[in-house]
Amino acid sequence: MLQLQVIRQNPKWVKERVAVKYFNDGNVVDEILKLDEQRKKLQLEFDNTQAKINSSSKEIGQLMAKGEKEKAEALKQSIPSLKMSLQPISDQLSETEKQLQSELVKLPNLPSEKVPAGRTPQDNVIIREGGSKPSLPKDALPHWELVKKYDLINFELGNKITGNGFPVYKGKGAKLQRALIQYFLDYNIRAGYTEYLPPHMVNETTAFGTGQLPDKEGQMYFVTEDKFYLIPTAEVPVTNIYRDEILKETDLPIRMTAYTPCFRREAGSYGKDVRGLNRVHQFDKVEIVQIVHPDKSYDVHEEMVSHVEKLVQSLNLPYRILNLCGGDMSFASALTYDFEVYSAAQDKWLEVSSVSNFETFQANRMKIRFKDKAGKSQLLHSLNGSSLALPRILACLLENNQTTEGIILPEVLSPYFGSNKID
RNA sequence: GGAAAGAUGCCAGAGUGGUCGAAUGGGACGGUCUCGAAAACCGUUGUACGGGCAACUGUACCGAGGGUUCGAAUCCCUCUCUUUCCGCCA
Repeated sequence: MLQLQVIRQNPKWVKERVAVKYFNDGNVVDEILKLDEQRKKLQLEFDNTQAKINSSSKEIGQLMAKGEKEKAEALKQSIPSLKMSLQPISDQLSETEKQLQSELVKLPNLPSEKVPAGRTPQDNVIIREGGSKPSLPKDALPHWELVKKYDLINFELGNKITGNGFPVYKGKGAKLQRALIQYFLDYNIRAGYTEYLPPHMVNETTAFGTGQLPDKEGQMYFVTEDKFYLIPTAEVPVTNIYRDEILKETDLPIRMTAYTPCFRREAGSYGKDVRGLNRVHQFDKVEIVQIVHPDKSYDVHEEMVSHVEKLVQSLNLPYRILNLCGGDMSFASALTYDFEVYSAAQDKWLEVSSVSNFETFQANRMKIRFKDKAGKSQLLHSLNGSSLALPRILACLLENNQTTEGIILPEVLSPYFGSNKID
């Protein structure tokens, strides 16, 4: 949610910036300004009338205390007419506030100046590439064949137990999953992140805080009986840890990491891109979240990108980093860099991490603030990134490292997996 | 699932109709003292939205929403959540 103040100060600029995200409903901005004016006017009226009632009430109290009953009674007579005039103002005021709020949540975050123009994934800009693509033998298999060959994942069993998109990991497949999670967490902790293990279901307020609600209900699983949402990412519960907090500048930066399963309905996405591990409804991910001083967030974004990059490098996977164009960014983000790794047997780039700066967009919803040197409270900036999402990493590890002797895993995993080979 | 109690400021906790935005204690911050620290003492310690060049000032907020009243943290109704006990259970 954008700050009203920002919209007020420069509505023209706001319209220009949201247009970069192909949000072209300029009426929303005008509507917000109109409702804001209306609200201020109504509030002034309300405050003034209420002030009169309050001071009269106080006076009545004092008169009663002195025993001047008649004067008090006379004063009472003046109240009903004031209350009568107050009622419609108060109704209009709350109605206007409601409308204003519902318009405000429609506006996406403003993309930063670093965001490239463009509408589709083809317009994303490659920041840099690393690693080298392996040359695989002619009979190289895609990961969905490899997991069968080595009995690592059973997709059909998942269908039986739950449904499509809920893979069952087995034996070395399960252990590798566990090894990756542990390796990623340790790597993040070593860099100064504090580990959390948050709930996997959240309430409505929490889902609103990070921007999943309103409008994105359809993408989350919902437990109707208790009104809980299954988390689509650890970002949701973890960022909300600091909801409604006013931090001290010395508390900053806040750095958190968490492993959680992620649940996504992925309604409407079918076809060839969903094969195997490319797109599933439940997957594991290790997330990093930072809450930082507004002056620092872009440096921190760079730092997080480089943190993730080194992690990907340590797995010897060919990767590239994309600066997402306006049309491909998420609603809440101001700047997003995606990491893709190259899946050799599929000859395809797969997204494995997304590192975003939300500036004050989430903080404004969650009221995450700090006291600045002047003693004023200011919104903080929030950022998050995957470090890393597992399924596609696994797909690439299997495909890119297949040999006639089995799958040779990167050395860094040996301490966690207990071996460097799957055969 | 059954029963009971409760929800007040950063925390603990008082307050059951009138200068209550809220006692008191703790914490935090600033100061005095000290070579420095501790202790002691003094002081400061809300959030949001308005009005005003400013000093300052208005309104709302004691879990949420409604109601009674000239006036509500305090009374009434509804909801949500928390704690404890019982039941069930990894």
